[in-house]
Amino acid sequence: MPNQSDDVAKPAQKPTSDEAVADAISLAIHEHRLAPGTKLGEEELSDVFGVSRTVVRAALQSLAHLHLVDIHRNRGAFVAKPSLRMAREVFEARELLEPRTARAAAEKAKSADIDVLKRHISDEHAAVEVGDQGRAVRLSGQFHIEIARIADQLTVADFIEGLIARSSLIIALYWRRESALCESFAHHALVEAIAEGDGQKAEELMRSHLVDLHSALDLRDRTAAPMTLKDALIP
Amino acid sequence: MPNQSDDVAKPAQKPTSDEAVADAISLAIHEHRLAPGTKLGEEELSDVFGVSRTVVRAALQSLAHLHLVDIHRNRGAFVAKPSLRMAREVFEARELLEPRTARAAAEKAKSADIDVLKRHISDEHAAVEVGDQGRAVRLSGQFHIEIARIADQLTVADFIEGLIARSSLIIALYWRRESALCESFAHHALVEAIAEGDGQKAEELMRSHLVDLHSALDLRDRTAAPMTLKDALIP
DNA sequence: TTACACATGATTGTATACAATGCAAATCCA
DNA sequence: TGGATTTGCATTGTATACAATCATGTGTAA
Repeated sequence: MPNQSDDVAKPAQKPTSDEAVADAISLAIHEHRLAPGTKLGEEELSDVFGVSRTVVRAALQSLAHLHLVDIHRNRGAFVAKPSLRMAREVFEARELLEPRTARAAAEKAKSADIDVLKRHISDEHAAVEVGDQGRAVRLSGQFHIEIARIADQLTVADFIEGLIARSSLIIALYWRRESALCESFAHHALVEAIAEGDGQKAEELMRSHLVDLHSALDLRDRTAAPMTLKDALIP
Repeated sequence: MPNQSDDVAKPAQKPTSDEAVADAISLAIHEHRLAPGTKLGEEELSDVFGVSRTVVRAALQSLAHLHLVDIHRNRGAFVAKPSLRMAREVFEARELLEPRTARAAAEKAKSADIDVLKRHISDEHAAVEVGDQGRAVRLSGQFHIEIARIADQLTVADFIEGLIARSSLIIALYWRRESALCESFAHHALVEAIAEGDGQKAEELMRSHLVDLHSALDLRDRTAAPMTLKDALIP
């Protein structure tokens, strides 16, 4: 099996070295092997990847544009640590953009697209079975990206891709384990609606799916109460 | 008057040199001094700005992320030339995002914000009077960015900022001179609605304003007809 | 004359060296 | 001992040198 799809289909085009580095770091962030706040030293990375600091810097700047890393002038790059506010905003933006995208996808999807989506779901399910949660989160995100791609609106798809990248970080920070509802079901229903070409239904399903996701995060504001050490430490 | 506003208020923070270069190029693009398709040679730019190619490259990559320049591997950077399709998509995205943003702005605006908006309008009007069309277009864009800032949703505001940057390019390419309706009026009405805190009205006004803008562009598909030189040249 | 191949020049991609900045530990003074 | 200051080190910011790649123009052969 020469071209089997372990991951999503490669766009066929050898990535430049800085893109390769950026992808590797991005993947590590998505799979939660790099925790938010981790320092990303240039020298260290250039040793790891066997390239010069020049290309590492390019990769880091690229990731900074996606809000996956924060670069502080003269202090270096760190894995981004989205604030509660940012977390909320990201999901609000997704709730604004993705339902309409799902509708468009339902109206434009070809049968080949449906197949791709179904394969995503089974991959996702497999990852959950194995217990590889990082991979599951990443595949779940790529499912959403795939829908945006099917909708065939590059501009909005770009936005969504960025939002999903950040969502992965947010999930790493704010996910509450109690509500471990397997979201494969929601994805499955979505694919059904898209396969039927039912735009209305796809839009609704996507909206409720995102609301579920949003509410599965612990985005309550915890910073207000403990203003002082005394308040925080003496009950 | 020490702190008079020729431009928008500076965010107070010395920009790094690559940001300075990026801003200068961006400004030139926004004011249509650099036409779409123009080659941006690294050596040439490093001479112009008196910096090394290193910082020029960083600036160009930054602009590429905003879709203001296209970078072709081993061939260099060029001022982006948005396709008809991209042009349509950008305005569709704006019509999706900005009306809701205008509503949020109306609900959150403080009196200081209103003042800023009004000053934007008068600056814009002044530029039109002088006949500095490039500056007028840029200020018009910054008016929209200011509204997004007032709405206080950084994530969406970022998207809008990028969309407006591209809009300027699109206007340079596809504006049809006949429909030179001065859009200051639309902006003025918007500020009124925002000042009154009338979110509903602001949303509607923004929507119709964007539709007007969109329809003032010549986004008809002209590529279909003249497939051959003969068809194009012999009437 | 046209088409193709090759050589040459110009431009970008990458690596490395040096300068500037920030952080932290050590020092000095009260 | 406490605090401010200085000094040293580690890291980032910038410049430059070299390698790789692409575009252009020339020459030769069909």
